[in-house]
Amino acid sequence: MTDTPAMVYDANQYPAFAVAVDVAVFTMVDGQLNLLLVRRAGEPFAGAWALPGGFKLPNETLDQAAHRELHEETAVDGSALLRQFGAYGDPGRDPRMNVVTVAYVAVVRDVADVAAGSDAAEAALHPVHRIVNGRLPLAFDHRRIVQDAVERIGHDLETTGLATAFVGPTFTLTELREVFEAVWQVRLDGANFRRKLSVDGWVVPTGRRVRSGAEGGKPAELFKAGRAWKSGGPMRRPRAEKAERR
Amino acid sequence: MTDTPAMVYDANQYPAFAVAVDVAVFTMVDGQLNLLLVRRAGEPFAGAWALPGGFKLPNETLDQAAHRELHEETAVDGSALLRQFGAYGDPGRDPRMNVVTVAYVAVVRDVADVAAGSDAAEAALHPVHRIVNGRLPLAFDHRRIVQDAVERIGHDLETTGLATAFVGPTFTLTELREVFEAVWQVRLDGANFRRKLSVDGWVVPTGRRVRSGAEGGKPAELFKAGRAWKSGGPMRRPRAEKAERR
DNA sequence: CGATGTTCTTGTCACATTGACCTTTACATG
DNA sequence: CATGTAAAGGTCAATGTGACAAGAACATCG
Repeated sequence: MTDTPAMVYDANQYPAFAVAVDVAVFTMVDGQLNLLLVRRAGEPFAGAWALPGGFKLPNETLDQAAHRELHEETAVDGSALLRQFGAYGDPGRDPRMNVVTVAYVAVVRDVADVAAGSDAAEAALHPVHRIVNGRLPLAFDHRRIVQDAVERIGHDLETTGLATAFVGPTFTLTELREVFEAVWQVRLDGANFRRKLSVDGWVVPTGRRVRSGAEGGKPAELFKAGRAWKSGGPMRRPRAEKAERR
Repeated sequence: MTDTPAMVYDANQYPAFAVAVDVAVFTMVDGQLNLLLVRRAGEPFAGAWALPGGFKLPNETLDQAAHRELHEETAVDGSALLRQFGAYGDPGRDPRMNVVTVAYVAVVRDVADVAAGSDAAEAALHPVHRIVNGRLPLAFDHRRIVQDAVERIGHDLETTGLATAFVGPTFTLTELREVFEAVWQVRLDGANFRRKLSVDGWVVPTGRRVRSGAEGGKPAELFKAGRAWKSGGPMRRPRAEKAERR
């Protein structure tokens, strides 16, 4: 059942699959991790929420397919940081045919970017925890894909500068800290977080301050990302701690 | 170009691909990181070295396909730790047809396991550095896949108990340290390595000692892996250091 | 306006971790 | 028995970490 010389040139001997790409787009909505979903127009799973995605074309790379599908269905800018994190090909995962899908993760900073879709019937943000715990059912095996995607961004927070993709070009330290807290499901000491970030060029102050919120408090300083994010993240994930909900 | 309701049930509308799995099997050969390769029997790239792998069947999962192909071509035990790390689908990467391959990484402890192949014409271990620097050319885009695989195991050394897969059920601390040094291309202080591993249940002494080698020296203590490896690795990769060859 | 609450910001201190280095132990070889 | 080698154990300064206290700068309410 594996390749032998005799059958090498006969493409029909190999089982045919459709290859798709799916993209998990994350963003922060007031301290909570949210995911961009589209409502499926046709069968199967018509009307169900699903990850934006579609089929790969023969003359494009997987990365290009992910960018294209993301733009077509959600109008998210193609320059978004897209990273591949897994392939899914269980038999029967698509009732129509054999489909192997390659999953990507993306992080966007602004909700306005993702509002308008073009191809999909509807696109909206949903809190990730509702998907993970099954409250919001997804089409196909997309719930498992989302679980893996969350683990992936949690990991990239440690090893890449992914955290800065969640916040805008200028941000407060609390804003940035909430990214780590939301994704890792931990509480971080604000003072220690500041101390660590204020050395080695993680953040550089802009001099400006944000106006204080409706709840009062000292206005937070505005920073922009330094060069240190190019080669990893500032924080190690606290592994020993038990996941605590907020 | 994306799925619309009208074409949902017509499978022929979607471009057909062959889906393959390739496995990068690593092992340590006297302090050096080695990779298991098979020599291709048929065209294209007949006679060239390549990663063991083959085409996925419709009724098996990707993981099952990886296990099956690995066993068929190299007789490596199916219980080997197989982890998916990437999908490759650039147009033209296979001259015959559109092939998307899902790549796996595996780590085995003993060279004896990988010696005999059944399906492939020939299987042999090769030093990884010869592949990475291009001295040993590989078929298809397998060199790039190997590069990604090396990065992956280097990463898993930090976050998983992968290091214990390189060594046997019982090992010396030097043996284990050489795994980190070979994969990360760094030098680690033996004394500090021992200090870190000897707490928190990373290694538990067996009481036995290995006979000293031909070069003399104090006989090393034999350890077995503790429970701590279940949730990560003991060492952080020294990122600041420049990669130094040995 | 002043009291109160909230958030951001700075500071302190004990403790753990780290990297570098040195010394001792236990073998092999000539 | 002298010498070489590798493992094992110990020391010390520097750095990083977690926990916590205190001050600064706002908002709102009475």
